[in-house]
Amino acid sequence: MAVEGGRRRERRDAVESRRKVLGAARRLFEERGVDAVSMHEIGRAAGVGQGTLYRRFEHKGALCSALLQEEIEGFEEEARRRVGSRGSALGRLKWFLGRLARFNDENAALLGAVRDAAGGERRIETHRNPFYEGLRENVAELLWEALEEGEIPEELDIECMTDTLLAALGIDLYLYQRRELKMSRERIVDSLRSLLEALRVRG
Amino acid sequence: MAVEGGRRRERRDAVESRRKVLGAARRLFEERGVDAVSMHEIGRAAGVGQGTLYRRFEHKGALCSALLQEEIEGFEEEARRRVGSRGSALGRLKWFLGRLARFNDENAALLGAVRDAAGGERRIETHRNPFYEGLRENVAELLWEALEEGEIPEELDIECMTDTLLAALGIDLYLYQRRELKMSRERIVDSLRSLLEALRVRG
DNA sequence: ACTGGAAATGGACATATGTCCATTTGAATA
DNA sequence: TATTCAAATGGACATATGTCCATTTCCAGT
Repeated sequence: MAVEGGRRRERRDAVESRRKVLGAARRLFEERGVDAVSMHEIGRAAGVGQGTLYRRFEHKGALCSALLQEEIEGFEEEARRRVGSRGSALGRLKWFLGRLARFNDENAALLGAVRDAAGGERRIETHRNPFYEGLRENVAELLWEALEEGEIPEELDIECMTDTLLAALGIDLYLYQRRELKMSRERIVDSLRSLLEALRVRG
Repeated sequence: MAVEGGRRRERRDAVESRRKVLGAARRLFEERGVDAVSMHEIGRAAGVGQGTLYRRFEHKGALCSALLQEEIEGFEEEARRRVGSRGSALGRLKWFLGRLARFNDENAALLGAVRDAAGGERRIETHRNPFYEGLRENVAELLWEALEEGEIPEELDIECMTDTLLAALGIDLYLYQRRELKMSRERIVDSLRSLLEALRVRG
């Protein structure tokens, strides 16, 4: 039988349920905002039972992640091209941070919902998921490159610094700065860029 | 009548309910962990109704904040003394970050619960609360001092950098680094200290 | 001491998430 | 085509949070 990744492919009815749920969720979220729509309501609108809904998507965060998937793939594709290009590693990192900030702005509602769903037992999922791990890999690689090329000092702890940079653009802080402190995206990104610039080892 | 802060003091029965709830919560949290205890259960153990419970504490996060209050006051008192002392501002900031990391370790369970409760409409409360605002004030003041004394470069955006440093010690990332990545507190703190050191303007 | 009325109270209720399980369905194999 | 059984399904159920409101209690002013 046709398989994928070593395990049986989804059955046709499962695929169909998934499609119906994603469609209903997209429409309801659009109409009334992510927070105002309940899982039961999504199930009802999609014409599937709760069992089906939760079998396809473990929880609301997982459903929102699935809705983000297309955007994420676009982001990752673009990042792969730019991050892998030539030129100063520090320069590429600066670009990456700007692009990530834009991603935040463009997907604030879903990112916020994904975050909200990651509490209690699921707290770890904020960081242990393919998207965060991808971000981490990109940033860490650029920092290592910058270090090898002598752009930044040897003493820095690259792994920790990677998480620090990403935390500075975490959706919670980002939305607080944007909406509560009324900071512009430019300002937030520039602050990180000047931080990196201030680290630069001068010949 | 005796007032405080311009509004009527809490009635005796209200004070008593608050005391009973906090006592019951402390005991239950101790016995079975914060996540495993429900609000209704706390009300029952405290011998008060749901109306009373929720009138005293808007939600579980607020209850946990109240339980943290004593620890927070100790932290803030110590911080006031050390932050206001003489010596290099950068040095005092390094101390502050280490102390905050210790605070995280010592209060991980309650801090985590406070965070979990801040979702959806309450997302903003993660940053708009007296504790975070206090941290922010301390770090920003130290950074401004460091800048005025020429320890760090003029180009840095102090307000943004304050949030970045605090995000690096936010409870989510902190617990991920400690528990998932198995980093020691020392390593996490040192990474931030060397970041600050790398910014230092050399004579 | 008495009293007016704001604050406090308890528990039913409304709403949300997420689980369970008896039944049905689909696709790989005979 | 017939058989088989893991996967999928729906909706009742269990459990959680948080609101509502009729009733009671406290206390400041008289």
